[in-house]
Parts: sequence; structure tokens; C-alpha cells
Amino acid sequence: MTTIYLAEDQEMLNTALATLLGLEDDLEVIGTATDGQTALSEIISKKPEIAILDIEMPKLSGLDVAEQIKLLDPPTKVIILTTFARATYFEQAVKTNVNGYLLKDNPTDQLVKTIHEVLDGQTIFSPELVTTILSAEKNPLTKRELDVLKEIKLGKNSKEIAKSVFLSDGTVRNYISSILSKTGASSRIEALNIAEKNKWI
Amino acid sequence: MTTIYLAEDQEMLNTALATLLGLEDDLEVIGTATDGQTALSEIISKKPEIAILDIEMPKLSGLDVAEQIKLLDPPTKVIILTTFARATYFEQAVKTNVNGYLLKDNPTDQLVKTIHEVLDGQTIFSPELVTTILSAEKNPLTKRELDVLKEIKLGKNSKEIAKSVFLSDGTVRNYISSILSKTGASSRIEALNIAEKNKWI
DNA sequence: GTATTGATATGACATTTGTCATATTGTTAA
DNA sequence: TTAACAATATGACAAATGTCATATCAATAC
Repeated sequence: MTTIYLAEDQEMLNTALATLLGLEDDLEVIGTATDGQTALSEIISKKPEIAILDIEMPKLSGLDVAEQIKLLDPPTKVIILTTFARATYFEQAVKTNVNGYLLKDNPTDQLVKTIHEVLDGQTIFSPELVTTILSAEKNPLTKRELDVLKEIKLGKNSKEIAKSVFLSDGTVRNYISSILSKTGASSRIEALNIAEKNKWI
Repeated sequence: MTTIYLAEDQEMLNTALATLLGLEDDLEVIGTATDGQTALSEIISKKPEIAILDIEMPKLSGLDVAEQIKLLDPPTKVIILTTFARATYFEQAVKTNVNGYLLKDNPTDQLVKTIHEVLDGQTIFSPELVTTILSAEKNPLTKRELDVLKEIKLGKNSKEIAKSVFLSDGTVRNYISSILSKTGASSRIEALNIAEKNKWI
């Protein structure tokens, strides 16, 4: 019997998957959570063989939970289960050495299959995910430009951004100018839209 | 045996729910779709007793599907199943006379229960939904202000907005000024953030 | 039957935003 | 080891943004 822990913040999917996986005759769901903090502490104490983690959860993201698990090194194998084919998520997951990364855009069969493959020692990434990542526009922005863009997203003006990131007002405006020319946008909002569409932030 | 049609664009939830509902001994899932258009035509031809519809789906939203169903008047009862406690969605659903409105923030039991209650002739709305709607900030913006705000969201500048909504540049700027003062924001982006948080757009 | 509000407009003004030229320093790839 | 690039800065300028006062007209609420 393979023990499974499931962390997914959307109740409907959480309960549906818990029931379905429980129906498989070699799998046993030994716990579920709807937030990352609960998930992490329960995974540490219960040491399931497999942890299935959503990324966007309250308190602690699935990626943070995965990182902690891998640091503390319990025997648990991690499968990330998410809606998002976001490059940064994917990269972080790879860095954390997760055992699988599956998109919710797959039927439940695929999840069951992935669980078995991961148990088998394989590392599994959704093929659509890889395609999406490869076909996405490469992010042309530097780290500092991204910092500034994230501040823009909060609705701050140049002076406020300057304070937050410890730069002069003029430098911030230069960065924004550079962001606009690199993205081809002609205003902050347009730049935000482009960056979000391409999943740079 | 009650016949059910399920429209949900996220494969994982779609397949999970289809399997789970199929396990109930009085329910039979006679079809599923991952987009609104397919759902509508199949519901019309198959005439299920219950249609469970997600709102945000490709091609046609669940609310549009519900409206069409109610206009054509097949015997099908409609349950909206969505993540979003958005006031506009809710209002539209009420106007369309759907038979149930359930949030995905509920366990699957609740969905099964709702199906039975709806079959029983009741009209069911998620209690959390009603709470959320009632506690949400009331939208202080006028129709035209909302039109302008939607244009802002696209990243347009005042002149472009003026062209799109057939107003003078100055009027657009007045509207924006009014939006800012009503929302307490001090820039377009901040106003957008506030409006989105409160689900006004 | 008057007061309020929404939709629309203008002009004037201060502030913010975005552009450009130019400069220094440190890191990195060829 | 030089060229390119990232990070940072300044000053000057044009354009866009936001504010305010003021006005008209229609609809609506009291």
C-alpha cells in the first residue's frame, strides 16, 4: 500500500481527488490539507511515500513546502500539481528536485499514472508544460527591471518605487523606460499586461 | 436514474467529478465537455435532467450556456459550479434563473447534496457566496466610469480610450479623476487593483 | 417641481511619466 | 583583455496624467 498526502486548496478538487485516489487498490490517502503550512507539518510527521502539492495555496506555496521537505530529507517523493505552466514555477521546481510536475489540464488517469511512475523512480514532467515553457517569449528583463516591474504592479509611482528598491527617482524612471522599450509597450500598464501574459512576473 | 451533463474546462476536475458522480447509484453522467459551445449543443441534443456548468470556459461561458438553455426551455436544470464569488456573475445567474450556484470551495459531498436538492425542486445558492456578495464593497462607479476603467485595463492612454468610447480626451480624464477620487486610488494602476480586488470588473 | 446625479464638455494648471544624452563602476563572455 | 552589459546616477525636455472650476442637458428621486 502506497501512502499519499494531498495538499490542494480548492475543496472540490481536494475531496474529489482524495476519494478517487483512495479507490485505487494500491494507494491510500493518509491525509489532506488546504494550506501549505498544515501540509508541511503533517508530511513531516506522517512521512507519506508521495506528497501531491498544489502551488498556489494560503500561507505557504507548494514549492516552498517541497523545498522544506527536500531539505529535511524525509523519504517523501513530491509531485507538483498545478494549473500554471509558469516558467519561474517550473524552474524553481526543477531546482528543488521535485519528482513530478503535472498540470491540472490532465485527466485523473494521468495523475494515477504519474504516481506509479514516480514510485518507480522516474522523474516526470507534463509534456505540455515543457512545450509551453519552450515556446514562451524569453524574458528580456534584468533582475532589477523585474523588481521595479513588480513594484509597478502594486500601483506605486516612481518616487515610491525608488524608496522601496533604494534607488533614485531618475534611475527608476530609466528602468521603466528600458522596460518599455524592451517589451515594446508604451505605458506601465501595457508593460504589466505583456509581462503577465508571458508569465515573467 | 438521473442524467447529468458536466461542463468544466479543467480536465483534472472534469474527469474527477465525472467519475465520482458516476459512482452515486442514482446518478448517471451522460456527457462531459471542456468548452461552452460543445456543452450547449450536447445539452440541447441529450436533454440531461441536470447540467453542471463552470463559468469560465473557452468559447462560451457557463452563464451564456445557461441563458441559452433557459431560452430554449429544455427540461434541464442548471447548476453553476465556479471558483468565483463575483457579484456580476452572481447577479447574471440569478437573472437567468439557474437552479443552483455552488462554489468550488465546497467538498464534493456538497455538490451531490445540491444535485439532489435541485432535483427536489429547490433553488440553491452557496451560503458563503451570499455572504461574500453582501460583504463586498458596493461598487461606487457609474457605468461609463466602468467602461473607461475596462479600457484602462487594456493599457490604453487617455486619447485611445477617448476614441474607443467616443468621448473627448478631457472627459476621459475627468472620469479617471472621478474614479480615482471615488476609489481613493492615486493612479490608474492602483484603481485597477482596487476594482479587481472588489470584483467590480 | 426642485434638487441631485450622470453624462458630457472646456480650459488652465501642477505633477508625473517617459525619453535621451551622458557618465561611472563592476562583472562577464569572447 | 577588451567589449558588452548590468547597475546606478544626473539633467533637460516633451508628453501624458490628474485636478479643479465651470457649464449644459436629461433623467430621476423626493
